[in-house]
This record gives sequence, structure tokens and C-alpha cells, in this order.
Amino acid sequence: MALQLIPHLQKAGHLLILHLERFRMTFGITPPEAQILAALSTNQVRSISDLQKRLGFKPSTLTSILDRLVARSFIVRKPRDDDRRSVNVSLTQTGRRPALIVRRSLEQLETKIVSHTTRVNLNDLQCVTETLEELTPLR
Amino acid sequence: MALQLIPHLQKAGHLLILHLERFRMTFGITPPEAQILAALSTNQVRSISDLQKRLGFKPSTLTSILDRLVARSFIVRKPRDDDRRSVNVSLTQTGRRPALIVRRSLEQLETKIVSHTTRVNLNDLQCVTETLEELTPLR
DNA sequence: ATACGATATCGTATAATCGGATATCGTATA
DNA sequence: TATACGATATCCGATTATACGATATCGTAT
Repeated sequence: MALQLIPHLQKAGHLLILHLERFRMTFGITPPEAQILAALSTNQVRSISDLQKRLGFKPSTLTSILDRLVARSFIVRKPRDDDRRSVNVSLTQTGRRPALIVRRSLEQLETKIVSHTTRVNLNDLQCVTETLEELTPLR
Repeated sequence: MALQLIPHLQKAGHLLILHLERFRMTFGITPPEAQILAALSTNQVRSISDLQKRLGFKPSTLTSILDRLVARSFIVRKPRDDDRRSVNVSLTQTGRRPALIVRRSLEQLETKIVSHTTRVNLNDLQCVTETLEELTPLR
């Protein structure tokens, strides 16, 4: 049996990281940091477990990435009032611009991909990810 | 505009890495090492640039991963005769078993994903990856 | 109350990753 | 045939990405 799906997913993951490498030069932001900024740029407040669910990072991995974003004053952490175990993360004034630029870059990338891929079905991919998640739980 | 494709790809990449984490316990193999062993387990001889094209690793990243696989005697490097810039990589006797086990695990995973995802179109994903690669070249 | 699950951090260790420089080897071009 | 250019891979050095296990804190159900 030949693997056809998984190598493509692996490669897509690598290439996305590579795409985000460019922001290291311009903003001193590493790829995982960029992913998180992009996620925050629309929904400007997210809990940490939201980020985990959306992007697939482990909690302890997130902690160190978020630490660096806090140190550079791109984001702030705030414990939630309705559930004080949980911590919300939001962009600062400083972080909003780079976040928007990363986000726009990803949006352009996605637009190009979709337009070059006539038959792509977004629901398919969602289904793939969901199945993957059932089989390899995040925690 | 809401990102719908890219976050799923990012998450899928993370989850696949997570899936491969299990082989660290059983064989002392890290996820990127496992990816490479799996790739070698069918086509037992590949050039390093083949691996790069298939999986999306950068050359300097591959070097260190391959170094460790060589150190553990799972693979050997052999310069090609027809093009002496290029280096072939192949499994040793020692590496064949773990490679097969990783491969089988990924095959099972892929089978499950495909069966749970009725409408998945493998060509779609290939198209996505190709477009991605045009836009974020590997070198 | 009390135990259990969820959420996140901390400390520690390893390896994944990159950029840039280097070395070697094909290949096209003049 | 030189000679310059592109391709292939390694080396070096630095950074960080990542995980695990332990810990702390907080909801929640029993």
C-alpha cells in the first residue's frame, strides 16, 4: 500500500512553517509565534486551550511560545473571570500590526491555493483533521 | 475573510508529529526520524533530495536527522555513481524492522482517515501541496 | 466535603531547525 | 577546453520548538 495522504499533509505542514519564516527577518517573529499572532488577529481574544485546539500545539509548548510573545509585548495574558483555571490571550497595541500583516499574508496564500485548486473541498480537509484528532488525541 | 484551509493544515501537521511521538518510547526514534524511516521502507533507496521533495525538510535539517539515524545504524549513506553530488540513503538490516513498523502505523492511520472521510479526494490535497510549493519554494 | 478532571505553568532535557559558509560535482556556454 | 553557474549536500553555530513529569490552581460532580 502506498501512502498518499499523509506525506502530503507532512509536506504541507513543513511548507507552511517555511512560509512563515519570512517574518523572522521583518519582525523577529518565529513561525509558531506567527501562527499564534495570526490566530489572534481576527478573534482578538482567545483562551490558551482555544489556541491548542485550533493549531494542535501541546500546552507546554504553547507556554514557552506565549512567554516569548509576552516578553516582546506582542500579547498579554489575563485569567478569565468566569473560569479562573483558564487564561485569555489578547494582542497589545504593539502586537496588532505584525499580527495583521501575518494574517494578510496567510489569507493571500490561502486565496491563491484555493484558486489554483479548482476541486478543493474545504469540508474534506476539516474531516481529515477531525479524524486525525480522534486517533491521536491532543493530551 | 476567515482562514479555513491553512489552520487545518497546520493542525494536521502537528497531529501527525504527535502520532509519531509514540515511537520515541518503543524505538528511541523521534518524529522526523520516523518520517524518514517510513519513506525509506517502501522505496528502500532514496536520494537526500528525494526526501527533501517528498517531506519538505530543508537540506541542513535533513543532514542532522540523517546523522542521528546513521549513528544508530538504522541507515547508511552512499554517494551515487551517476551523479557524485548526490547521496543515496538506504535502510540497514537494523533499520528495516522499525521502519516497517512505523510505516504500517501510518498506513493504518491513513486507511482510517480515508474511511472516515467519505468525500476525501486525494488529488485535491496533492494540488494543494503543489500550489503551496510553488508559492514557498523549498530552497 | 472530597475526590476528580481541566487548565496552565515550571523545570529540564533533547533535538529540530535555520542561515550562511563551504566543498564537490555536473552542465551549459563561449 | 575553460569557465562560470547551478545543484547537492555538509558543517558550524545559535536559537527555539517540543515534550514529559510535576506542580498549582480552580471547577464540578458525587
